[in-house]
Amino acid sequence: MIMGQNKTFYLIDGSSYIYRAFYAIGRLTNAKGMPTQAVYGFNQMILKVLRDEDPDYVCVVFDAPGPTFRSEIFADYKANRQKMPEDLTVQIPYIKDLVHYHGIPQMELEGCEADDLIATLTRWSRDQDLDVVIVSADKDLMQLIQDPHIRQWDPQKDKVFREREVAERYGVTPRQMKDFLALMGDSSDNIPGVKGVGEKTARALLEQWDSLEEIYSHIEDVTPPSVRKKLLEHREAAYLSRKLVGFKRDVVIERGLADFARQPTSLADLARLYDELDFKTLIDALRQEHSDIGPVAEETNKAQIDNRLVSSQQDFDDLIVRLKRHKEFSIDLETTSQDPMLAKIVGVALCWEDDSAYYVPVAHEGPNSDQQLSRERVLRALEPLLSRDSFGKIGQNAKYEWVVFKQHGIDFRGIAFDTMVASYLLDPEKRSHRLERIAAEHLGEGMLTYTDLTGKGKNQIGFQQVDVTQAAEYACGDANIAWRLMPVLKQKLADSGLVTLYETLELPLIEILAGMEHRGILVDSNKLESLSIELEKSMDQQTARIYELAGEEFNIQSPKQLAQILFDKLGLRVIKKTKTGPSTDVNVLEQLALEHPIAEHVLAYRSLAKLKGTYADALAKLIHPQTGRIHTSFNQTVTATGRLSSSDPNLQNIPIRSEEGKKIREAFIASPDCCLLSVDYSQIELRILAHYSQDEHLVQAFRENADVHRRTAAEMFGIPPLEVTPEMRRQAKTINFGIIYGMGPFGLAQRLYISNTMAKAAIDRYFERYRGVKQFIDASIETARKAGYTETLLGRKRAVPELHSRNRNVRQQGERLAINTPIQGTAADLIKKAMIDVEGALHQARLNTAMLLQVHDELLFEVPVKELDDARELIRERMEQVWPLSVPLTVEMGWGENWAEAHA
DNA sequence: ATCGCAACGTAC
DNA sequence: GACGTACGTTGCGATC
Repeated sequence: MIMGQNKTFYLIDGSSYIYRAFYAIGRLTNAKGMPTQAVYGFNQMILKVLRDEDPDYVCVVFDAPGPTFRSEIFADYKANRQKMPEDLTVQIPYIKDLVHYHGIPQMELEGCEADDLIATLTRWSRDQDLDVVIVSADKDLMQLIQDPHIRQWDPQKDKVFREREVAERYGVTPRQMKDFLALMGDSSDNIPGVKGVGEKTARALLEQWDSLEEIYSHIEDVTPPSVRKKLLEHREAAYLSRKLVGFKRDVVIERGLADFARQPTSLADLARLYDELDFKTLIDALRQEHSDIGPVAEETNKAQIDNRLVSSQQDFDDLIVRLKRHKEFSIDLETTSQDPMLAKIVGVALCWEDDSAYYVPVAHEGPNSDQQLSRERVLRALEPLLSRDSFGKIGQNAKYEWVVFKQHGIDFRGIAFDTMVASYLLDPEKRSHRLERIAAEHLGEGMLTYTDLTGKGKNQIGFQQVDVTQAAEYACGDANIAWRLMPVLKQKLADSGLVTLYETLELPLIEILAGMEHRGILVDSNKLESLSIELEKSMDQQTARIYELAGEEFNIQSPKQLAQILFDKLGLRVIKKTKTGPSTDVNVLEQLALEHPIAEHVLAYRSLAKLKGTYADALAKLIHPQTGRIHTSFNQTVTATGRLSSSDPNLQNIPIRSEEGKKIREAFIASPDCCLLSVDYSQIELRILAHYSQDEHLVQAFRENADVHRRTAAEMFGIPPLEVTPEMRRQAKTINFGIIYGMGPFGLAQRLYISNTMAKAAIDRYFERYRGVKQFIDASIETARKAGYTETLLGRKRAVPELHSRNRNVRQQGERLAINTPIQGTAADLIKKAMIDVEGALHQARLNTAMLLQVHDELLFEVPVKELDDARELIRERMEQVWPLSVPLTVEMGWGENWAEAHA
């Protein structure tokens, strides 16, 4: 195969596809009655090229209007071609826009047809050693396929023509194609050809003689005589025809290769065009692929607002006076770091009206930074407004501002609206809730982005280096957008019935999370360090043994190299495959361990490496230099179900199950005179399932505070609970969790190492004993299917479009989401409310107990030892009474010097 | 050097 | 293809 070594240039025959699309598809119009089928068909072709081929270089080529050399040498060229129908003409500008929005260069040149440009560009590309794909269904172009680096492809029929395929289809070589066409003529272009000679005769002639010249120089040998006669009669027409079907190849290409590189798709523009033409399925598809396309905006232009730079004391005093007259304003801080614990304030943007915003630079160092007020002075003047609830603050991710202000000694109170959180509640599955995206979706406006100002990669500069004037424009834009988004988002929250959830749960939670992040958790860095050294030693031992067993050294951490050793060199069985090769995951290695000792050493190595790399070493790096504590980030706008997530570092996945892993937990310690108190909800998801399903057995089990897994085992095996063995209980536990996740027979079989048949029987048996659960599952799916979304106890919503998919797998995925989301999401709702209630009660009781972490069903507190009893009582009360369910909610508590002890 | 993806593994 | 929700590390190939 010769193709594929070089970069490839895709030359798309635009003109021919315009016609094909127009005539191939029946009449299609948008709501306003404008014909759209050519645009639609053209778009399908483009999508196919982009998706299937992902071209390096690409150009769509169109005929230029007006005469060409062909009409000069033959007045009747295309004379019988009708003028382009009006219905098609109106679609042309849309097609050209479409091509542009797809990021594809386009070209047309006066006096040239598309074919001439394609011929020229083909030669031009070959001169630069590019492979060429001519995207066309036109046989005229096949004369260009004269070397193995050129092929023609029709994306609609997905047919590729190389030399061989041309010969197969037409019985002539590409080189002969021109003569072939000249003999045949073409009535659609009014190319005369040799009258009376059609495809068959032409092929027969060219099979015998190589070219037109050859034919005529052997004209006396041509048989039958009738053909000879026709050839002689129309000799001139034949040669003229050949000129007409040939191409101009000397068009001057005034571009460089870079001009033909594919550009990024302009998603917003494309969506707008689809919208205008009512290509609804295309918009949906676009959304599926790029979740950050909002509804289509009328205009994506930036709003013009009056940005006012506040650099004098007088202007600033004036600003404060005016600000005080308003009871709500939006605020956006510009700082030196994305990490609020390290960030220093560089400037403050404020906005309280639609058409203007203010920027107060306080610590710029770059261009135009000669006139600015001091940070200290500005913050002290703003403090009374910032710390008072009566001034409502609007922000995008106000938690960030809270922590930054706290680091600057200011209590930031009265968060009245957070655009990021609002956007999240409206659609929790959006990939991004950045302000740019929210603005595009809900205001239809574009914005300056952070990286527009600071750049990225190694050339990135700190915000303090940004030109003050530019910074003002950017920061004012942010503050203004947040301000103007508030009423829009408020309305949408109201329309979706999300106001209570927003105001009573998510908004109050912001300050609590901010407090937890700012407080951090104390970590024993010495402990982490000695653990790391210990782990390293153990890893070295395993490494040596693994190399010995493998007979060579390799990178154990590379699944690819490991697979090569295990399966190629040692010849072990391939048990499971990944997309890229044989799998080497835990399940596989555990099975292989029965056959070869290397597997258990790899397993040991893996778990040691995980502990060292992901925990011991990584956590040590994130200890804050001043506080000696780890300040995770609790993300409120990430998960599809309403849970929080934690990052930098993720403190929600600290090991607990293995003995080795627990050592990591031992490094999380209490402050002096305090202990860590861990409080976790017992079986909260199963209790929620009991509450929702009202299943007789499940409800009863929880009301009697029984061991629910034991009960399930007893029900399943039809024996008294006391006779349940640990193995039976384990299996029942797996089923209980499986139900919550919507697990099928296959999944259960995998987990329990039993047959599919057995698993199926087990599930059937479960549903037989737990009728209410079965009904709940069916009803959940049905409700979600009808409503289009599923909902939690406190009214959190998640769309489940999968339930309407024609694809069975996707639909089943939707069914699992419809089961799991209300359960997982309700648990998330409840613990969030518990956090708010507990925080309020601790404050009320004047206790100094501080909430440090949330791990989905667990809250971790730092408690002064002398208030431990009070705190325990208060916390238990608030958590267990968080919401009245039809089964009791109970918590389990533990405390100690470190997190491992607290959990015991 | 930087980015993005795959594979893997930790938690609830 | 088959069990829900996350985040982070390493390797590795592509890209700049």
